[in-house]
Order: sequence, then structure tokens, then C-alpha cells
Amino acid sequence: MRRTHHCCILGSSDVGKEVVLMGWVQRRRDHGGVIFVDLRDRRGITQVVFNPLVDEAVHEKAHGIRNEFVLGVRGRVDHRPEGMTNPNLVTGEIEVMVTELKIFNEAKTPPFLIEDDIEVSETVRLAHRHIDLRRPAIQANLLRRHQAAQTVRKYLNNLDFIEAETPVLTRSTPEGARDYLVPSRVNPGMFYALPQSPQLFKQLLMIAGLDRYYQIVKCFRDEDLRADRQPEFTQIDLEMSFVGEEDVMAVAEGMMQSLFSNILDLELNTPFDRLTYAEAVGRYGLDKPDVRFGLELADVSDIVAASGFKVFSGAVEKGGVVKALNAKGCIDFSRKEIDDLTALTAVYRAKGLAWIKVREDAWQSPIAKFFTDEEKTALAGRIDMAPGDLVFFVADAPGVANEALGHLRNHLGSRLGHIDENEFRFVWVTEFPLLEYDESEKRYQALHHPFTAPLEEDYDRLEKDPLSVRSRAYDLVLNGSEIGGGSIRIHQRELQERVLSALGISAEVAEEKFGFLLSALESGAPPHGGIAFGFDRLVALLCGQRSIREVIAFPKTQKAACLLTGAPSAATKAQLEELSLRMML
RNA sequence: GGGGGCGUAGCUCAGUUUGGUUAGAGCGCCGGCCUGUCACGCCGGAGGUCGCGAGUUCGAGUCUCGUCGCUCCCGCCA
Repeated sequence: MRRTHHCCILGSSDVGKEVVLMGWVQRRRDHGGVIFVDLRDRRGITQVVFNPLVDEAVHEKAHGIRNEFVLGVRGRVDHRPEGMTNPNLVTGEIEVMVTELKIFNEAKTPPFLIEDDIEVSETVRLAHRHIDLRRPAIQANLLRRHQAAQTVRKYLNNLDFIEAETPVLTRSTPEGARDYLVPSRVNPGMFYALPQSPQLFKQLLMIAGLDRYYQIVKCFRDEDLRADRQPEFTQIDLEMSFVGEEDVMAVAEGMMQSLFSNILDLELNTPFDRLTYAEAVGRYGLDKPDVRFGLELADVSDIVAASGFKVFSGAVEKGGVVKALNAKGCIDFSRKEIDDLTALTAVYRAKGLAWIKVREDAWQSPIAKFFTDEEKTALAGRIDMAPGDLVFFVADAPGVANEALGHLRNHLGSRLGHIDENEFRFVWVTEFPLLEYDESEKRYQALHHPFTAPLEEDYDRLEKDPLSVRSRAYDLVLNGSEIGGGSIRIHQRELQERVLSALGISAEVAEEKFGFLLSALESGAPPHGGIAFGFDRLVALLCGQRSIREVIAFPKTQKAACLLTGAPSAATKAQLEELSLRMML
């Protein structure tokens, strides 16, 4: 018995043909006499009919069929009787009258029905992922993921990129996320690290003269999970030689165009909008702004710096800021609603959320009394206050005030219906700070990574005022979600050493950890730069999914476990011994 | 590491507020009947360590403490 057709293809024009279909039993309707079976494969469903008048033995055998049995059926394609067609089915015009039935395999009753829109807990779904993956909706996601990967490959191949593989067993680098370590059997006491990204290898490929490289590659970061974060995830990683920001961004924009055109049949306009980091944070509060709606923040620090409201003036005095967000027309928010929003901002460490309701005649607010008429006039002008408005304020360190109001902005944007869910709005965020100060470790850290080039005009501040140095990094943000990021890299040893030094990495440590890079940089390194995209996030957006777990065939739970295989699991004594490891538990 | 939500039949849930007889429903499953269904129909039936462990109580699905798992978020994620 050999399959002749898939379960989605047969129609009126095939009537009379003898066909062989193979697939799973979606549903069985046993009328005692005639038995209907919906046979499902990856492509669709065809109704096959067992009729005792056609073949009594086959009909008898069909009584035993249950859901998810795997069948092969031979039969003749027939028109359905008058009025019995099913318009909901692509193959609803016809049915297959079965003359031969092969039961390849029986199946235990599945833990849930193989249907879209079923409500099953994720625990159950992940524990039986091979069954969950039979659902058309998930298969559609995986298909779309496949199409996305193919689109990217085709696009980059056409631009003369070379797909090259880089090692998975590599060495740990001190910066960045926590590494997954792999013990080396033949080097007792030594460990490989799984790559957080192929960053250094792709730079070496540029130094090697590959000119243009890409890879769709797994990366590993041993950090806590989120809806959009898995410990192993896939990047579209690329790097180009002899380029500046504009070149990389143009390639990225073209990639997005072909993706959205191929997958969603949507034509994107390029170039995408640009915002500097300072603009993004200033106007939207976040470095990954959702620019589908306005509701921008305003800085009122200068106006309230000398005000009688100590929370505001005090914050400014301590180097903080007072930022405002005008929720236009929201004057009817209740006390409880405002309390809830206060709680929302508290999540981001805001100590309070001040508010003013703008009435026709006066301000209704616990803090209105603290302001002079001049201050009120200035505020009203800066924030565009009009009767009916509800204005929120956070006074805090810039990071806290912006982030708290930025998230409040996203919340309000969604709640007030300002967001068009069908819109895809890209924006580049550029000129990130090169460094940030890590309070807990009392040292500077690279915001992007230590190989990102500073803006040339800021070079001389690397030592004097490192926090003011901007970088040649760029993030691509889509609808408030960071989907990619990259930079122009440092391609000269001397500059790389200065940056590592600014990061508090001694020359000795630098030589030990990055010696191979430093020496490569003085072996004829071309100017180069690149970008990496979070493929899972990108596909999730293309599939309209909130969680990347919906576009990953075998995702991990929040505790980084695989419910299907039971990974991670204990190692045997013998395994540990071979690796010269001893358990401390 | 921290905060929120969830955990009762194979699945989705009700019951927990106010402790009290034999823990219910829908779907699924099993059996019977049924020749035109496509969420087939009708009749009958099985199925429970109320996540786990302590405690309070005459009595715990229900109250208390602990613990495990799933999930959302903060921290973390160059």
C-alpha cells in the first residue's frame, strides 16, 4: 500500500479515482451501519467512509478504529450525496469509499483532543508535546517558522553572505550572561561554555576575510526565563566587513521587508524610523519604545525644581528627574484605578505616582497646592493640559522615572485602545551609551558587549567621563519588542584595550580571556559590524503569539525543564567520575 | 532571590468565602442501539491519594504551616 494523495487535495475533479490516503483518525462517527472517519495529515482532513454494502469485512474491521489510530485506506473518490457536502472542509465535496483498510498502529486515548482552540494547561501540553504538535495551529506556527528561516537564507544568500557554522563547545567569557558549562573529560577540571552568541567567532570570520557571514544558530544563556526568553534560543546572526551603521541597517531592513512580504504579504516602508537612545528614553521612557501610539512623556524637572513639593524638588536636587505622562481625557479614573496604576509603577521601583485631574475650573490633586501660579502655567504648557486630562508624575532617578512611566505608558496605550494590533511599526534605536555603572558590582559594564565601537567623537571621554560615551550600537524594535541588536565593532587593538580597561578589565585578564581577539585585531582586521535577531521572538510576532513557546517545537518550562524528556536529570556516579566531578549535594 | 496567579476525574472547571452524609458538571473514555454523519444521535456505565507532607479539629477538598510543579512579572538576561 502506497500513499497517492494527501488529505487536503481531493475534490470533485478526482471523482472516480482510486486513491490511497494515510494519516491519523481525527474523529470517528459510527452509525452502526455506515462509519465515517475524518482522516488527518499535516495538510488537512478527508472524510473516508466504511460501508458494509461496499465491503463487509473492511466495515467490520473499522468498528475498532479509535481517535489517533494511524491508518492507510484505499478506496474510490466519490461525490457526496446531494446536500451532504461540508463547506467547512476543503475536501468537503467528496469522500473516499474504503475498500481496503490498514491499521498501521493503534493509539491510546490522547490526553486532550487534537483541535485548535482547546483549553489545556501548558503543563499537559508540554508533557505530551508530540501530541500537542499535531494540532494544526501549532503546525502552522512551525511551518511559518520554517518559511521565515528559508526567506532569511534566500535573502542573505542573494546578498552574497556565506552561512558558516561556529563552535558550540567554546570558552567562557567573563562579560555577559551566566554561561552553561560543559565539563571536559579529557581535560580534567576544565570546562567549555556553550556560546551566548557567536560574537567573537563571527568577528574572526571577518578578520579571515569572509566579508559577509550569517548563521541561524542556537545560543545559550543560563538566566531566568520569561514568556519571550528561553535558555536556549535561536538567533539570526550576521556580520559584514567594510561597513558602517547604515549598511547593516539597510540589510536588516531589507530582511524584514522580505520576511513580512513573504510570510504576511505585507509591504513594509523603509527606511525605518530612527530614534537615539536619549530620544527614545526621553519621549517613551524605554529603550524599546512602542511607537504605534503617542502618549509621550514630558520632562518637567526644570519647572518644579524649586517648587514647594519636596518630593519633586528633592528628586531634582539629588540629580533625579520629574517626568509626566498626560492621559488625555482620563479624568474619570477612579481612586482605585489610580491606585492600581500606582502599583504598576511600583513594580519598576517608582516610590510613588503623583497625579493631577484637570477640571474646567481648577486642578483636583493632592499636590496642586504646592505649586505657584507660574509653575502651574508652565506645567500646563509643557504637558499640554486641558480639561478632562489626568496627568501622572514620577519623580526619581532618571532610570526609575523613565522606566516606570514607560511601562505605564504601554499599559495605558493598550487599555485606552491606542494600539492597532494589526500594525507593525519598526523603529531603530541608536547611540546607546557604551557603558553603564553596575551598582552591585561597583564597576562599569558594557551595555551591548565589550566589542562595540564607541562613537569616534566620544573617544576622548572614554577615560574622563565613560558614562557619557555613546556607542555605535543599534537595536531594532518592533511594537515595543526588541527583535534585534548589533553594532559596529572595534577593529583596532588599541581601542579595544582602552574599552576593556574602561570596563575595569586588567591588561592581564584581557590577555588571558581575549588574547586571541586582541592579537587577531592586529593581524589585519577590517572595519566590520553586524547584527543578530531573536528568531523566536520574530517568528512569534509573525505568528501573532505572545509566548515564544508557541513557535518552538520543544520549549522549556520556566524552571528550564523539558517536561517531555524530563531534562535535566541526574548524572550517574560513573559519569561524574569520568569527568572528575564530585557532587556537593 | 522576590511578588502575583493556578493546582479537584484523562481534559476544562464548579465546590474552598461560613470545615459536616456517598466530592459534582461538560467534554473525553467504555458498553449497547443506530446506513448519511461531519461537535452524529439515543440509552447505560466506569472513572478521584482534591499536587505532596505535616498540623489544628470529633471531623479537612475547605483552616494553618511547609513543600513541589506550572505560569506572569521584578531582579537577572554583555
